[in-house]
Amino acid sequence: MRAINRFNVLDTIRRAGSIARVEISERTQLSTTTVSAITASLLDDGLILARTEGDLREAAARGRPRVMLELNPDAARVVGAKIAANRMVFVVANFRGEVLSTLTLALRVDRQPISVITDLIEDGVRRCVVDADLALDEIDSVCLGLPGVIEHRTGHVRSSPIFRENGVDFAKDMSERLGVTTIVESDAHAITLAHHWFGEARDLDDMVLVSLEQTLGLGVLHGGQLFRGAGGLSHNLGDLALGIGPQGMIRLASLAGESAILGDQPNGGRFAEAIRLGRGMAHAKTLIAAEDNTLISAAIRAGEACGMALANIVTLFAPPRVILVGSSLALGQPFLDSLRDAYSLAIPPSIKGVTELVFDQSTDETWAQGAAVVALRELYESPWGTTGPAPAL
Amino acid sequence: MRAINRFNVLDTIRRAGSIARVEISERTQLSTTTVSAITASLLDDGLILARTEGDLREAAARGRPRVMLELNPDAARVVGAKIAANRMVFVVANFRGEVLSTLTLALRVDRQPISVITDLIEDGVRRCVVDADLALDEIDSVCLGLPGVIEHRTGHVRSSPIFRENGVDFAKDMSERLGVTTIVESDAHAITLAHHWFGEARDLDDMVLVSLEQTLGLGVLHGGQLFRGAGGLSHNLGDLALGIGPQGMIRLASLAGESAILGDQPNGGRFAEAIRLGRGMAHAKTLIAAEDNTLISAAIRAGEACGMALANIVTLFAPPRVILVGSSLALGQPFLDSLRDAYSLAIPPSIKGVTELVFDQSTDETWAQGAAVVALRELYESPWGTTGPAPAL
DNA sequence: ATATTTTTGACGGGATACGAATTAAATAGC
DNA sequence: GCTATTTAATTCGTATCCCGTCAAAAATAT
Repeated sequence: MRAINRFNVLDTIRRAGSIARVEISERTQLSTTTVSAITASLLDDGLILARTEGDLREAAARGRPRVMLELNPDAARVVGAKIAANRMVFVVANFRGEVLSTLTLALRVDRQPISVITDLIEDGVRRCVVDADLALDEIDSVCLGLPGVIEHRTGHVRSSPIFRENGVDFAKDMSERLGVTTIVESDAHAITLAHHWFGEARDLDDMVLVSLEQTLGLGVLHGGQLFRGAGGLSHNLGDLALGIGPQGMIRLASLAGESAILGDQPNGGRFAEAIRLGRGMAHAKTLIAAEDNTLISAAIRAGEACGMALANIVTLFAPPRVILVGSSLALGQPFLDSLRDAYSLAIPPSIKGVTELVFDQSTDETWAQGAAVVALRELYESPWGTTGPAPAL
Repeated sequence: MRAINRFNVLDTIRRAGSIARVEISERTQLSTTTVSAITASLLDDGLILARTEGDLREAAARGRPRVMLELNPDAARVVGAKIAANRMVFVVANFRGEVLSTLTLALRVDRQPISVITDLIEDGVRRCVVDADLALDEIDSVCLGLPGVIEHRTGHVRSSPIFRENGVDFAKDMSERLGVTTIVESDAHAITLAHHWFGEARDLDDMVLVSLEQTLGLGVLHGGQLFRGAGGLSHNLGDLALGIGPQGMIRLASLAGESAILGDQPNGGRFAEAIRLGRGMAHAKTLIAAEDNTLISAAIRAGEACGMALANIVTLFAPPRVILVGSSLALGQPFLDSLRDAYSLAIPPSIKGVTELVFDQSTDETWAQGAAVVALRELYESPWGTTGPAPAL
């Protein structure tokens, strides 16, 4: 009970950035008395800070000035990471989710043995923490966002393009290696929360995000919570079946996945090199601008498939907004136009106008920040210090 | 707080059917004291009854015998209805959800003006209530389950094969006509709750149900609650886009909807007559048994489309169980086999084994009972009498 | 008839939330 | 410069709710 209200108050403060107690009371529907008690306890635990200046009401403010409350940035620190097949991005974030340091490692990790990958991740985490002038034992938790089908609750990776193996108990492995609580989450879920906290969905508690990267991911926010399948599974849109072709099931990934669009490039070529470095899509865009017909038609095919899948997702979830993110957006007009066209063709008339499409080209850092948000959200909900008064010393 | 616990206790009693206070305490994790207080208040409000006999422990039960508690069937009465294009089924149910009377009206209502339809529904409700030896003012609420895209929260029918018009404010219309609170819900959601309360999902709080009728509906149960799209929208699977054909978008309904399977039958023929009376699928089954090739291939096509759509839904929701219901199941082997084959082909390997398929041929009465459950659930959650001690008289 | 076992009910303690009143800190007006 | 006014935050008292402990009730076993 108190825990719920505590979380609500804390989250209200986070959303507002800086807010007075009165306004918290208005927004949470809690009495000012209760808000006072809870904020006192939060101040006591060092999770929030009071600032006397900064009362932003109309300049002519009579009465006792408000004391603005805000998250104490130093209350906790987390590491978030986006692990992709050809790059890893790490961030250290403070309690507010602000990025303290960033580290990008541009290297291919897929098809490596798992021990190599965990080595690289451990290294990246440690280096990023050092870059932030911190030690690892000052980090409260780590969250790794990776593509594929992730069981967040158990920390199992059921399948991921990163690993050769299936069913890796990844959270446990990394927790032991780092000596820090490590959470595993789908990269799509991470970027979904990043948008909820900082991006295009700050104003919404219900929305859907589709990520178009090497794999195609989905994040569904429902009542401010990530909608996880029963068992905490993440979704993998790339596995969606589109129809039966000559070589069996045609899945979305085989039309709209990164590798499907970019195609098999001759080894050693400039394009292949760009792909290896994670700049494949940007390179593809310049090729498309130069009217590379193979690429253009691949982009159009991918856009059509995505647009239709998107319409189906909207049919199922009917969110007020869908955010599209991911490297494939960099393909530019041919892809986006065909996606939009296919979407408006495929969207059923009965829910036309319900959903707004937003395209967002976030940087990899934002994804990693999203992973940090996943870690922070768990911290927010966990019991801090004592609920009641501090024990006498 | 108390409201939550009250609801939990009431729901525990409902699930158990008949249960002693001690066991409620075990299941809800509430202390026996609290359970006693809550059950006393529930008894006071007449929502539950105590029964001295019926202690079902081991025969040699020493000690004070348990007093079994159960829902008071007469605490409330609701009407549930399934409104389909060619039939209406009404039930009156008591507080336990047990059916007191049933009424089936076999008549085509689609394409009728809305006032005719509302007239017929009003008539059906009234007759069914009379059949249960009740008067309309003894009914606490009414829930109408209909196909299409329904906004439960507002009571708007965005689109339905029943109505010519879109955007009908149906709940308000019917509430005014009947003088009883009337709720509108998707028929698929209704049958989903029916299975949760009485059917194949009694043991589960997470599951997905797919209804294959004139339209194709979806019900997602998540944490014991219906998952409604943002805005309380229901889902319409028939609108799912499968691909682009010569005449525009091919939707699931055009392959697997009832009319798509049964085809255009010559007017006045026996088959057309059977369809009109809501026996189309049963008739089709006998024709299939007689090796009617047109129908068999239609059934196979429909099964394939459904199987693939089903796999996609499982990919998105990953429920432990999927229940398939609806008239199309009556088509028999050709349909079911092709559905199962397409499903296992389309289900991604990474989540194979997560989901169990269950086929269930419920009667129309069950659907109407599900609508009654929707109404009852809202009653359960509404405040009954006083929370605290009864005011002195 | 008595002891035993099991369930139910009653009383006090601790925690929480809210309303009313109080204190605090600033501005507006004279 | 002093007082009145206004708004914010806190304190205090009250009601609610939950739990733990203990006693009463209701059956069976001896």
